[in-house]
Amino acid sequence: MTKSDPKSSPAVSDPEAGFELETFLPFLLNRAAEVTSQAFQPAYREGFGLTRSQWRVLAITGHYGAITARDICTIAHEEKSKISRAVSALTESGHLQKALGETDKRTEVLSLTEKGTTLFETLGQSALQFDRTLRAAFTPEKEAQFRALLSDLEAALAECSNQEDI
Amino acid sequence: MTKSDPKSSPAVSDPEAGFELETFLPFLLNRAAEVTSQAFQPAYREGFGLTRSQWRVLAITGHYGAITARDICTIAHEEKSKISRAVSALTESGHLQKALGETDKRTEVLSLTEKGTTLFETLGQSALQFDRTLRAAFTPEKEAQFRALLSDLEAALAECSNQEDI
DNA sequence: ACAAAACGGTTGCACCCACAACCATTTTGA
DNA sequence: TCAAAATGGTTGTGGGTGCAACCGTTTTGT
Repeated sequence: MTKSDPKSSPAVSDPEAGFELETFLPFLLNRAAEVTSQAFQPAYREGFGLTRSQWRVLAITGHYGAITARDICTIAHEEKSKISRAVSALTESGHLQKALGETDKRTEVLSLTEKGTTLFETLGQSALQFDRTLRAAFTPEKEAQFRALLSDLEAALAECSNQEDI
Repeated sequence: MTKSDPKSSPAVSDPEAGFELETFLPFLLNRAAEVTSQAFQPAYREGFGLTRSQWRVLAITGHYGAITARDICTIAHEEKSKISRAVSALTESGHLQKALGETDKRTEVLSLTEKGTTLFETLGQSALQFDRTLRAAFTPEKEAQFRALLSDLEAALAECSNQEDI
């Protein structure tokens, strides 16, 4: 099948020499995120027809309870238009309901409908199953370590962008 | 269901209880990838007008030398149509050139033009700079550890999808 | 008090993307 | 040998996405 196996990177050359793609974090993270998400995608897509964004909004709302669209944005680090449309779709399909904010009439407090709660629980089970399978192949220790480092990385990034700003 | 301060995750509840978004790897990876990529995006976008896909193709071609579109796909874990269009755009803009494969006339071997090489070197410098800044805030040890774990994770994922297949 | 700025959310638009259908070439296997 | 299957790559199409402009509401500064 494979002819020359491009997956073997050029022997991790010294980092001071030049740009090394296979150690470049944005590249590595994108690839890992893509592969991981693709692996779970069938769960919410096939049979439920959800978008990745919609699944994320569903998961966040299911997890945090009544929440506003803006807070979803900050939690997921996503564009507000993206979230807005996902919310619209989920409302349209009867999984989500909006309620006008009481103190602030600009906001709309989101919550799952009964249908949405059911779907969230179903997909939550799938997610747990996925997590279990992955952990079995990845080792619990490594996974914990990895999550800690991910958290550190985001902190470091936040620090970076706060320093040099824009 | 706490509704206040959504950024503080619910204290890492026991993993057996139910679906826990803030420990769900696809979610965490997507967020980290998004934040990291966004941070580097200005480098290739502003002033050079490259897409993220185009930048990736440029980087891979610059890194691996003469390479075929299919190999770029397997390296980056991307759709072939996405790569195809990025290649077209880069060829159009004079950064990339195609050469008909000699042994296999279906393939087209890609390589950087002089212009492409220059751009690759420029952006490679930016990438190095970015990496350096990030490493300063992230700690070299953590970064190395993190990369090792990322690699392990991809291996675990490959194993998973090979086992249960589809 | 009130105009200006800031903010939550929506939408128009151009663009990017995934998916599938497709073409040309190569490989397979009977 | 040659028809069927597989492969590298392109493209049409419907739909998702980012950006900026926008609306209505709230906050700020004077």
